[in-house]
Amino acid sequence: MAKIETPRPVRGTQDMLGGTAEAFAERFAHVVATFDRVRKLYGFQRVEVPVFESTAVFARSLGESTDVVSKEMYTFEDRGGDSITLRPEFTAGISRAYITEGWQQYAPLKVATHGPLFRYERPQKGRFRQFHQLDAEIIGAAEPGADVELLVMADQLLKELGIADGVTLTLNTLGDGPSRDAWRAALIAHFEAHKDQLSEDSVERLAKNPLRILDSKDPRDRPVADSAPGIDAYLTDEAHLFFDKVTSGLKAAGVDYQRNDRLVRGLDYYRHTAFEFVTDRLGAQGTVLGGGRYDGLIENLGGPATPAVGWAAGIERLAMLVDMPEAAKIDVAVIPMGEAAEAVAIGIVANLRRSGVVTDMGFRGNMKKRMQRANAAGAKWVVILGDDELAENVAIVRNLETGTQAKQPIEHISHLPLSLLDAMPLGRESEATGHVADLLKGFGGEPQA
RNA sequence: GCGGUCGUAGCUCAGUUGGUUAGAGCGCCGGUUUGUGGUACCGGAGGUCGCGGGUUCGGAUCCCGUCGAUCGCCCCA
Repeated sequence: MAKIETPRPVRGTQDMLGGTAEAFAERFAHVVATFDRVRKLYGFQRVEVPVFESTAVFARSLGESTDVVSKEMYTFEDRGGDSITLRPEFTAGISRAYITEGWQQYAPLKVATHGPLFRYERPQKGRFRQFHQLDAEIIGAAEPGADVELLVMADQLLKELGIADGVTLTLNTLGDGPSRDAWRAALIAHFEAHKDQLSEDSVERLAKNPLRILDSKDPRDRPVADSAPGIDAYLTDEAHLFFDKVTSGLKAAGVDYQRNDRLVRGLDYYRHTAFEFVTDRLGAQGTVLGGGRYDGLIENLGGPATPAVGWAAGIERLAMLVDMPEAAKIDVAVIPMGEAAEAVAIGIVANLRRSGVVTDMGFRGNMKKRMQRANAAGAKWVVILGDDELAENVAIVRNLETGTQAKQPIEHISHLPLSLLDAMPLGRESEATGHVADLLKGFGGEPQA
């Protein structure tokens, strides 16, 4: 018979197993849990939006010429002939929902979400085809206070994850529409004048996305990029005032930042505040969290003119930076010897779990094997019962840390803390049982919380 | 789409200028201990050397192709 070939995982996807030495799954979950806690502190509502949308949602909002739209989207025709795209980012879908679901009635709306996103890219360190982001948006607030609140929340998130030390907030403004247009024209003039000194890539950028030359990594571009005009001279009074309020808000909140007037955003819809939290610990992928204001986007999608600001953070990238969380341990392993004991053990295990004790029982193995597994799982106690114990209606409660053990009535297990049961003196069952019975009265016979 | 590096046991890797039967650690199974873990000792199972072709008396090793992984470019979280 021909050997069955196992389908390989799709490039750029990953499988994460919890409870292992690497335990990326745990770190991933830790990032998500921390985000969920922090966003509640700031009053951001959880929002769910579809993983796929009509292609137009992304094509219109991101800009047809951006790389994401032109070559990185997972787009397919469904059975009804509609063009569908797996979401490459959150903002477009949330904006669409804001319009189509009538969420305008809740404006200003503070929402947060997280989940998988898809981009057809070459995978590398911190970059995947299915990747995951945290996302926070404030829709319907034109005030710089919204920008500040999002930035302060991002800062707190990174601090609570314990990675703020290696990560810095870099901040810029892209100005309002008129500022941005004037700056853009000045940049094009500058780069046109020095076109012969630019790298091939940047010559191409000049035609497609001239702002991008500013943060080019190519050393040949740096002199021209560094001497290019900053936006400050082109800011309108309004745009200037807006940025001042953002920076002074950050100072008031005690959030450190670095002004980087070479920082631009890749997607077309950004205005005013643009920011990235960057690190040098992730190879070529320095940005761990990025975002900005996108006042024109919802209008571009056919909605009312609506100011909005938001950010997204790569969960994998954050997870790679956080320290390994403490491995989850079990409280007690139950070890039955023989079929009669196993039947009773199933009941003990169920009772222990119902009373909130983390309990496990192996599916097979002799006692030695089961003891080894209990130990490897980090169990603090082991409950052993076989035919001898069954005959006496007791089980052995052994403390793996101290190596002491005592027989205890089965009905006491899960109704008294194991820490009390294992403290009973050895070899004096009757006395111990009496003592336990007294304790049981004190507990009113209630299961352990 | 382009470039660098790497594919050997379940995992992490060693394998000399090409030369007998491809090794180690961890993990797994069993034993020392017929019902007691962590430490230790003993034994065992497990490999189309990614795949295909070529050079050679002989290829894990050299060459070509291919697939995959990884890092970087582009772009982006």
